[in-house]
Amino acid sequence: MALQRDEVVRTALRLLNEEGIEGLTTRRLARELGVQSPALYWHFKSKRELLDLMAEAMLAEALPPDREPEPEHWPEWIAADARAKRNALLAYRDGARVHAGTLPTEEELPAVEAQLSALCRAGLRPRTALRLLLTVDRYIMGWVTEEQAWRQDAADRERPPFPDDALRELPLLREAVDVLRMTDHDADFEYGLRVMIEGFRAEISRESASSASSASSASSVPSVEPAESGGPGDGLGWRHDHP
Amino acid sequence: MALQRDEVVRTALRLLNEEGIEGLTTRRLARELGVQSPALYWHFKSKRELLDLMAEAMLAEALPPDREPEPEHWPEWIAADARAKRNALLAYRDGARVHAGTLPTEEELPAVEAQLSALCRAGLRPRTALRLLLTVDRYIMGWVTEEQAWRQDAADRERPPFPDDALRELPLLREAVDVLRMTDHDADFEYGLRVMIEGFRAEISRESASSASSASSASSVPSVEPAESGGPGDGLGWRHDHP
DNA sequence: GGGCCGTCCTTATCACCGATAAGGACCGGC
DNA sequence: GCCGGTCCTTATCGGTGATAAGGACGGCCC
Repeated sequence: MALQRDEVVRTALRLLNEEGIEGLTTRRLARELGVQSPALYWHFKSKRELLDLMAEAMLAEALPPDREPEPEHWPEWIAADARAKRNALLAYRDGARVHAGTLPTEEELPAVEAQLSALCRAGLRPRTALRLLLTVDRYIMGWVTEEQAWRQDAADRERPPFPDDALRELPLLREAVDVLRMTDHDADFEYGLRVMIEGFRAEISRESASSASSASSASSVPSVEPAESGGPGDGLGWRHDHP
Repeated sequence: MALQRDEVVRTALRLLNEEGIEGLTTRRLARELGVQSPALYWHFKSKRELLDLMAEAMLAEALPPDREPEPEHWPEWIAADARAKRNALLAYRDGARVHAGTLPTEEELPAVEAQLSALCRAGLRPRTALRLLLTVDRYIMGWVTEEQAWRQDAADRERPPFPDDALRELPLLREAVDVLRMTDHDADFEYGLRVMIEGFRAEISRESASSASSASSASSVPSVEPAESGGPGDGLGWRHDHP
């Protein structure tokens, strides 16, 4: 029986977990499949394409199937999806790096549309809804990327990331690093997620409130251009850009 | 005159901007310096070490020098630092990927300590303060990583990321993608940043309000089980961690 | 039956990568 | 005048993603 694309992807994912992304080479993968490495190029036009399919498979197996997101419960499903995505990425070694830079598949687009639609029915403009999704998604990506990087080199190097004597004069940081060392990352991730969603909740009520009165300046902060070179002492410098 | 570590790092950063991280090879860099590639290994024990120094230099040249963060203005300097870091990473092609996985230098630690200290004086427990910094930082990393990845393959492939006919039935997404295509990413980044900080503002007032009545039980956030398979309809699943 | 075409894989090879070994040139100090 | 450290060269290693060219095998059509 000939090799199946699907089988290759599954084997690649297993190999990813065993060897990490550095060990996932075309030769190694081919060996695992009992085949010579150029055979892979009959099934995939490049390694990048294989990685894309791996990323897609990673998310597909952990993300819940299509359900209709209910506008009134958006904080719940935003949070649930965020956890599911983080878990999906964590389920494979270097999962975040494999997924990074991937474009959403066409099959994933309707789900995004449904989410946008629900958020709009909850009172956001489409652009704001997209920003919400983007913000949460990039938080997840950044989080898991660092989490996995940290986990990795905590595994292969035995030396602690910071020698104790470097922290002698820095008590808060010492406590913080202790947290980093032994905290359960789940709780830390949850914390940031919760805070973000609470921020959005406030934002939504403000946006839907202001949409009635329409006069733009809901800004509680003076409008300043984003700091070009980050001059210290700038004001917060953002404006609320709804019309 | 012999090669200087500093000169190598500067040249590497220039080369990074011209060629991207894929084109930054030891041979190419050596050629740029008028030298044979093994000469670099006299100055750096590995390419990883060079990348670490590049990451450090990237941030050093754009981050404001040490200033004392004032507790009462934490939203301002958190936002300013976030913008500065994003700008620093954006200033070099693939800057986020170069920086990813880097541990903070010992010289950077006192600045972090000062930030933690200010946040604590603003009413947070050390662990919460660290979580705030982590949340913002990982948002930045995720954001810039995606931003640069998107920018990159928008450059080398001419085909639009989503063909128009794929979006025919998805009006909100179409509008959203239009946003992605032509929005100024600054404003989108700012939006998420602002929402996060507003969330933290609420969190701080809640935490400091509760700290009066609480006997500092260091009550860590009750570890919420992340949704295993993301069962739809789960509650948010978090509780506010003040008693 | 014989030729042909598409499928799926092999062998051989390319250009390049990070890294190491071994040694040569230069220079100041003893 | 030689020695040791500094900084670099040449040669080479084992590995990478990728391509070219062709062989084996099956089904299909004349």
